[in-house]
Amino acid sequence: MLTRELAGASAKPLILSILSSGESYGYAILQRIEDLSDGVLSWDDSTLYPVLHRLENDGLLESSWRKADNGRRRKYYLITSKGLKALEGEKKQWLCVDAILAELWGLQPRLT
Amino acid sequence: MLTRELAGASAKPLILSILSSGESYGYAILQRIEDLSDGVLSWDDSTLYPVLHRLENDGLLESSWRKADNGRRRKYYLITSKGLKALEGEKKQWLCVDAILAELWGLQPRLT
DNA sequence: GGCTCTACCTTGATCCTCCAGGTATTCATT
DNA sequence: AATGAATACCTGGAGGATCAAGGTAGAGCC
Repeated sequence: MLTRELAGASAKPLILSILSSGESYGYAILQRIEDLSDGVLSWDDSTLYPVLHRLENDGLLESSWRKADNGRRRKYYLITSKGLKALEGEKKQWLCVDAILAELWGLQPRLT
Repeated sequence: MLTRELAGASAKPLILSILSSGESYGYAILQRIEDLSDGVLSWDDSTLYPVLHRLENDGLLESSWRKADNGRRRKYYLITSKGLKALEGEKKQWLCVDAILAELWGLQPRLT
């Protein structure tokens, strides 16, 4: 598992990134993250939900309860334009820090 | 400036990385980080010192007061073998998260 | 003396993660 | 029809973290 700090830093960009390619809901986001990381990142759901609530409260996401084909109630989250802008900011910051660490570690810089 | 979360996540790997190439002291570490990031990351010293204390407390660093040529007292920090191991772990975790974000963002994977 | 730079530290407010609980529905198995 | 697993959401409280705002102190310059 990740350290508490890295989990905190990656939560927002990860969630916003996932939602930037289409709406989704809590449980599916958890699984998506688990898949993407081959099981390395496995968040507790009690970690995810408060983050979703906070992002919605900050106007970066919008939610709506809907009923899925399987009959279950789900709370779907959609990224807002404010959320897209925030994602750009998060991305910029991440790449900035990443570039510094990469230099310290002697890794090649990313080609953009 | 960085978000609180990203600052937190990058603090440990940044400090350990800087100290892995030789001992240093608080004030110089602050300047090194400022230099490396071209001023983008500018930590408050009240952020750095508690981190140094924590890392020392965890056995990742060792410190010693010494007098510099300019006559000032400085607290020099040296990374321990436990600290070097911790750095490896931090690095691994960072690269893992970075790889996931890079994929989501359509960036090229790092060549290692 | 007064100012700036160097150099370190602590306290308190505030925020965040995460463990440990809880609720509820669907579906498959016994 | 009862049990269990998977799906799907939520909250409270403990513990940890940053960070602003304060403090101490010596060196060098005018």
